[in-house]
Amino acid sequence: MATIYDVARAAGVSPKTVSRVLNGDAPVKNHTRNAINAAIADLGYVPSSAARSMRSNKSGLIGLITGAISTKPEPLEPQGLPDLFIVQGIQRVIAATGKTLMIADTGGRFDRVAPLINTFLQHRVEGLIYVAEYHQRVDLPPVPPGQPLVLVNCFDDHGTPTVLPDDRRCQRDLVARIIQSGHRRIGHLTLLKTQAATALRIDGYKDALAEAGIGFDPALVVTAYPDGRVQDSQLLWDGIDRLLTLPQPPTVLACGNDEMAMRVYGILRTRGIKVPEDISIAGFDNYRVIAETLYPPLSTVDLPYAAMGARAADLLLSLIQGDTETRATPTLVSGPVCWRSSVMTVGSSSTAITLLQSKGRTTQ
Amino acid sequence: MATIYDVARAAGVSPKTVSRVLNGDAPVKNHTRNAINAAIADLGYVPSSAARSMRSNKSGLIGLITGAISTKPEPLEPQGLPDLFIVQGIQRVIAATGKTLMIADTGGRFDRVAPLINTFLQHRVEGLIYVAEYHQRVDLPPVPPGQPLVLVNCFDDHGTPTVLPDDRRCQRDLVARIIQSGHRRIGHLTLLKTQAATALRIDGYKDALAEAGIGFDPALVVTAYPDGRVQDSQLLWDGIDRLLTLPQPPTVLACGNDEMAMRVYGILRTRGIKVPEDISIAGFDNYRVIAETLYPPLSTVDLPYAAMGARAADLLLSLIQGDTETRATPTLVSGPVCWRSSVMTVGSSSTAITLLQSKGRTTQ
DNA sequence: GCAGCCTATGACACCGATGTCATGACACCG
DNA sequence: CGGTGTCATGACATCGGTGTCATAGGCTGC
Repeated sequence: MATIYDVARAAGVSPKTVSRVLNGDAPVKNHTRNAINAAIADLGYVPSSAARSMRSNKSGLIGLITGAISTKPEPLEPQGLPDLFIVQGIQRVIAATGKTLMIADTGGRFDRVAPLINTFLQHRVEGLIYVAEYHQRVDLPPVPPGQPLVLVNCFDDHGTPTVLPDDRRCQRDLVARIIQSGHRRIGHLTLLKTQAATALRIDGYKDALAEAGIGFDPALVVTAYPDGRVQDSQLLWDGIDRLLTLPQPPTVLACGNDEMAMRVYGILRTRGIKVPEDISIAGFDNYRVIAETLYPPLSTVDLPYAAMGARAADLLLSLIQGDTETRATPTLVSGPVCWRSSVMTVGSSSTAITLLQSKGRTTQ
Repeated sequence: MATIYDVARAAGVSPKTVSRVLNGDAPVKNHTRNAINAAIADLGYVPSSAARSMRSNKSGLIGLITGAISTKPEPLEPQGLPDLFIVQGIQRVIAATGKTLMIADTGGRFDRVAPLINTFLQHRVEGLIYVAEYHQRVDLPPVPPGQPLVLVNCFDDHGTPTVLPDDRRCQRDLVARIIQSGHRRIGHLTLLKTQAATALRIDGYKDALAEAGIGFDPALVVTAYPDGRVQDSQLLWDGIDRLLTLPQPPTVLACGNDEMAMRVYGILRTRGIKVPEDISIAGFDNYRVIAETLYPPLSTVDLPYAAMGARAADLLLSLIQGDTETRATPTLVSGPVCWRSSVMTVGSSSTAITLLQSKGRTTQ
C-alpha cells in the first residue's frame, strides 16, 4: 500500500506538505495541492490510521461491547432484540462525530468481556460502552482509571455512569392509560422476579393504581415467564388460568413484554376467548415486528432503546471531553405509550367480567 | 498510558526483551520473564496495536459492513433481522482466529458504504465482508485490487466471491415436504418480484411440483408483499382473496417469509378460517421469534444465516491466506425444513377444498 | 585450552504519519 | 533599501513497538 512518502515523491514535494494537504491545517499553494491530490488519486493512497494515531495519541475509536449480535445461539432469548436498537442509537451519535465505532460481541458469554476490553484497550479506544441484553446488575472487569466507560441497560456497584430504561414510569404510564379506558381489574403477567425490571414494573403498576385510587390486589400479579426456556410455556398457561378463574377476574392482561403478549394471544385463542372483546391485552417494549403485526395490534409502551443508546453516546462523548461531572445517579429514559386496539374501552365492566368468568371456568 | 519502555525500565531490561516476553518468540530466562511480567501487571501496561501493526504491517482486523444493526429507522424492514444471524456466524469464526472483527453499520443508507470502506482501509483491515439485508444485487464502491472482499446475501457483476442462500433449493424442499403431506393445490404468496429471491423461490416451487408430477398453475402464485410499507397490507388481503376464491382453491399457503405468514394467520382468523384445520400455512426463514411463538407453530424452512456467515468468514480467511483460487461461482447454502403443526396432513383434500371455498366466498 | 556454538540480551534502525522549528521567497512599510 | 512579517515549504525528531544484527557468557568437543 502506498505511503505518504510515495505520494510526496510522485508529487515532487516533501511528505510534510502532503500531510498538510490531507489535514488542511496549513496553507498550500493551489498548484501544489492539485499535484498532490492527483498523486493521491493516482496511487490510491489511503492514510494509515495506525501511524496517525500513534503520533497523535488519538485513535478516533469507540469500543462497544454487547451480546446484541449473537444473543443465545440455541434457544432464542426471551428479551432478545431490544439491545440492537440501543446499538443503533449509539451508532448514530458516534458516526456524527467522525469517530469510528468498533462493535464487539460477547456471543452471550460473559467471560469474553475481559478479553474484548483488552483488545479495545490495545486499540486505544477513547471510550467504552457496555450494552446489556436486559436491565440487570453487572460486574465488569476493571478498566484503567480515567478510561471513559458508560453502561447501558445495566448498572454496577461502582458508580459507573449508566443509562437505564425507566421501567417504573413506563409501566405506570401504561397502566394509567389502561385505567383511563375504564378498566379497574388489571392483571399483570410479569417477567421473572430475578430480573431487575420486574420489581420496578410492579412498583409502576402500583403507582398507577394508587394514583387512580384503586386498591392493589396481589392476586392480580403473577410471574408468568418461563426461565429462558421458551418452549415451556407452562408457567404462562398457569398464570392465565389463575387470573381468569379469580372470583373477580381482570378485564385486561398487562404482559411483561410484547413477545409474552403474543403468546397470550395464542393461548386465549385456543380457549375461544376473543381479544379485545372478551379480554384486553397490553404488552411492553413496543417490539414493532410483533406489536404492529399482531391482530389486533398491540397496545404497549415504547421503550425508546434507540434514545437510550443516543443518550449513552452523548454521555460518553462528554466524558471523553473531560467532563468529570459524572452524576452518580443513572440517566433514566422513558417512552410514550403506544395505544393500539388490543385494549378495549369499557364503560361498566360488569358484563365483560361475567362473560370471562364463565369462559375461564368452562375451559378449565 | 505506559509503554514498553516504561516496562523495560521498571524491569531493568531492554525494550526488546519485553517484546520477546510479550510475543514469546525467543527464549527469555525465567527470572527475567517474571520481573517483566510483574512490571507489566504493576504498570497496567497494554501494548499498542497501532505501533505493533505499523511495524508488522498486520492489523489483525477484519471489517464488516452491514445494515443489520440499524435496519430502517422508521418503518420496520420487512426482511429485518436475518442478517444479524449472518453477522453472528461471521463473528464466531473470526473470533476463533484471534483477529478482531470491526462491525460498521450503514444505517440503511447505501451512500455510507464508501466512507465506511475508506475508514476500514485506513485501519488496514486484512479483509472486508459486506452483508446485505436481503438477497440482492449490489454494486459496491471499488476496493483496491488484492484487497480480500467477500459478499454475503448479495452478489455483484464483477465476480466478487459471494455466499448466497439457496432460495431455490430451500423452497423446493419445503414444497416437496408439503406435497408429501398430501397437498396438491399449493398457493404461493411471494415477496416482491423485484427481489432476487422471489424468482428463485418460484423456480424451486416449480421444481417440487415437477418432481411430484403436479402441473403448475400460475393462478396459485401471487405477489403479496407490500412495497416495504408494512402498514399497507392491502396486497396481502387481495392475494389471499384471489387464492381462496379460485374454482379450486389451495389447501395450503406457502408464504414469502415468516412475518408474512404471521399476518396471514391474522387475516384468516378475522374470516373465521382456522389454521391448519381449514387451510395450512407455511413460512420461510425460520425466524424463530415468530415461527415458534405463533399458534399453531409455523412450518417453515430454516435459512441458516449463521452458517452462511461462517462460510463467508472461512472464505475470507482463505483469501487472506492468499488462496487466489477464487471460484467464480457463488457458494450456496441451504437449510433444513422445519416441520411444525401449521401444515396438516391430508388424505383426500376434497372436503377441505369445499369448506374453504364456501368460507372464502361468504367473507368476500 | 581454544575454536565453535548456543543462549540470553541489547543497540539500532524502521514502520508512516505529524509536531516543531527552520528557511527561502516575497510583499509591505517607513 | 534594509527591516519585518507572512506565506509556502522542508528537515528532522518522534510516537511505540519489532526485525536485524551484534555481543557477552557459558558450554561442548577435540
